[in-house]
Amino acid sequence: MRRIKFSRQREAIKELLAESSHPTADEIYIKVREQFPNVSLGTVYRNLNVLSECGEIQKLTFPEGPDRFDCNVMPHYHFVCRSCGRVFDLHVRGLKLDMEDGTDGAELPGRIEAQALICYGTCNDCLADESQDIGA
Amino acid sequence: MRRIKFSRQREAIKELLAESSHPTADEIYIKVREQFPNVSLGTVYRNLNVLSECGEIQKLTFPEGPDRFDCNVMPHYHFVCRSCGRVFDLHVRGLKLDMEDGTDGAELPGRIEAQALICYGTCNDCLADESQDIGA
DNA sequence: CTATGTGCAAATCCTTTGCATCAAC
DNA sequence: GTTGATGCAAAGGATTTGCACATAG
Repeated sequence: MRRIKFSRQREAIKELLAESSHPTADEIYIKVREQFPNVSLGTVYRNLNVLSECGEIQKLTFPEGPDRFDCNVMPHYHFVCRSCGRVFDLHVRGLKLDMEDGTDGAELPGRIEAQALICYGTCNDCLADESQDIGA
Repeated sequence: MRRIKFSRQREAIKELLAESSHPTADEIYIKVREQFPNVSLGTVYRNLNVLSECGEIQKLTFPEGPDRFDCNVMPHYHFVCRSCGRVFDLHVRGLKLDMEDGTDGAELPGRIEAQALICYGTCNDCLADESQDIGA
């Protein structure tokens, strides 16, 4: 196991993560620079990787655009608005897989240890905008 | 709507896709080159994008490694083995989201139009190898 | 003092794109 | 002949890495 020392930069990154919602590495970089003008993007990436390897944060991968990071490490799922691109948390207690054969997992290719679910759609704000446009 | 002409390369890509399982663009490129030694990787990517935009194939994004492509366009989900890296189809009829508040969607951030689920774990082959190693 | 962290820049990986030419229609 | 497709090479975005120096323990 690797030993980890304290670093001011890493602390700043953790704090920023706690107060922002699913930021990208670059968004974090821009914010950390306010406190550490000479911080490098490499340092941000390295720390995000360290933190996600320790399980302190979660790395989220989306089909479009760069990875995002989440200080919520509880298993939870995400909703991406195709219209505005924002990412929301889904407050889902659990997922039930309804297996095709009804045998409840006998047909699984292996032992499932983790799950990532992304739902795509239109967020409530964009839905409201749409209906306004139609009304106008 | 964009007009699409026939192309031998695209046909070859479709055939290869039909007979392989979740290949990456590069894996397809290597195989297409057997038929078209001068084909370029750019052509492979362009065709994969055309096909996925037409809905003839599906593009799959994973947190590790390059995108993969799937000729199965029915909504279905995937299992990734963390040990060997292989990707399997999950034969799931449907997903039930068990909402935290029990209000069945009232708390959703928007209208869900599509879902991508990736399960991570250890595939049956790797599980078998593990228990063999322990036994030895 | 030793090991880890940092800043910087270069490198890497995956994917897209500009452009001249070629093929489909 | 017009438009879309190709091959090639260069560009692009995101992320990682090598290295010399700084800092925590």
